[in-house]
Amino acid sequence: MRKLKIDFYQRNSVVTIAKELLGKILVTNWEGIETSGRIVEVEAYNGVIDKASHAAGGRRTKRNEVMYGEGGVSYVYLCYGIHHLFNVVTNRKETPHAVLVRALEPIKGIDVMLERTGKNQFDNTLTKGPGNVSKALGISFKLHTGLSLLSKELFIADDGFKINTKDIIASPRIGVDYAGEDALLPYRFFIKGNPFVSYSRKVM
DNA sequence: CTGACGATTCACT
DNA sequence: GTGAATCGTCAGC
Repeated sequence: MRKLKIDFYQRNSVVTIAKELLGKILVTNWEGIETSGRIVEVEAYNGVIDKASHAAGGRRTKRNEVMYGEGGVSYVYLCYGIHHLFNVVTNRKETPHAVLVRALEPIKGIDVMLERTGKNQFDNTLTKGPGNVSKALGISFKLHTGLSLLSKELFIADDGFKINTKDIIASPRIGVDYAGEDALLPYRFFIKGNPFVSYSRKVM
């Protein structure tokens, strides 16, 4: 199992990076407690030209500032006052690309995840959906946004797991209807048939 | 300073 | 299928 290097994150195509993140392992290790899961669903946010992105049209605020920095750090955002959404910032300085991790297949520390999410038993809702992913891994927007993905507390690793290209499905993103025509872009990628992939609630 | 709202989830009809 | 929860951020006054 090897940790992804900075070069992986700083390439130009956020869509390519998003696809390649499928099958990789996201690891958090806060205070000696390790939890990890295989990434099975992601969404790409293509910078200033993408109306669904927080950086649409070059919008730059205190909140999304980290997206304008170097790739390879996390961007965690609080949504609806309740949910922490975990993103990976990609590309180089001044290019606000990001990949939202929507779902994981739990690997390590499942008992800890159950405790964090307040669930009694393990099922496929544990890490299904971006809010649940952050909750299960103990990611908080206050503490962890801007944290490097090369640190020992938070990183993404490759264990050699390979996905057949035909098992990667592209579809429009979820919950971004406000983005007009950009809401239809096929920037959501997931692994076909994986039970942890969140289903599409909103019909196109 | 104030008001409106969101890259969602969950419980309930 | 519908609607509430809940609070930091942002735009506007």
